[in-house]
Amino acid sequence: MERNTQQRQAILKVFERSTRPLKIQEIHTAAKKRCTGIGIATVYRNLKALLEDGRLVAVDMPGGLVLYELPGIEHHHHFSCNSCEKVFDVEACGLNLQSLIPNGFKLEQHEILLSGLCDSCAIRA
Amino acid sequence: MERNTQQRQAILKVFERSTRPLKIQEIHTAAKKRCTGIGIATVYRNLKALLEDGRLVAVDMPGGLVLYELPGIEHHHHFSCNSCEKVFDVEACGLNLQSLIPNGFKLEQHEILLSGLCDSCAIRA
DNA sequence: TCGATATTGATAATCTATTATCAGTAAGGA
DNA sequence: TCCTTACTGATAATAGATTATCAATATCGA
Repeated sequence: MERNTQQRQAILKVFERSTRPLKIQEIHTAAKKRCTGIGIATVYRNLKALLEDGRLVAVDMPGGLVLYELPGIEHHHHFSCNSCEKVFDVEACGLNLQSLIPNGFKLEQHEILLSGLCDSCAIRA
Repeated sequence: MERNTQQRQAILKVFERSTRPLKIQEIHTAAKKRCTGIGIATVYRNLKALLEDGRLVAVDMPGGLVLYELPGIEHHHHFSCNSCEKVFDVEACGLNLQSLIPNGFKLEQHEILLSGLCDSCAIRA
């Protein structure tokens, strides 16, 4: 039987308050503010369980970085800041990508990875 | 002074004959056909040197997979087959991606990752 | 052809991210 | 409140990819 622990509550709260996908370390750091002493292993364990339950989704970035965010957000893509390294959600594309691929290929999914400077970093540049 | 070894020649030939970006293991396997006994360390060493020389470019895929291809190909994107796992080059986009990002953000690069079934796998499905 | 040395093959070492272990703790039904 | 046991924190273990080591080899200028 699943228990509603302080640690799990803290982790879920982090996502509820976030407007962008987060990496493990960010989740751990933010969760510690609500639940001092929470261990990294607990973060890993809960993320895995929440993923399996479909209560979180993973975003695989180039380089092997894995980010997590709440599901249910409609189709969207990601923007990675080259300066602060944060990743942001950007709105859906309304693009005809099928036209790009060769004949005979079957398009099933697509992911658009934008990068550059986020608003905070662009101001400082 | 750089030497033109059989191993380096074999590795470069592999790329000249390939129409898609390759991963380390594929490069190693293909190079062995031209240079029996070539070691994986030699493949890593040469790829690193060729990258630094700008004679190859790296393609970072989600999940941490790194692929290599010859540079100079004009702006293009990638299609990953969900069945055979191979990655293919696809033609450039002529898309207005700037319109997707929030105000204040500065777009510098973009990568479009398509996935589905390649022609070979689509036929079998 | 000879010799200096860049390069190689085999594999040990390293690195980093994730998972397993295990004794102690705390959630929540009875 | 008590008791069962899911969960936790600390950290050891693991796994997979890349790099370092080092004696042996092969390149290529002289």
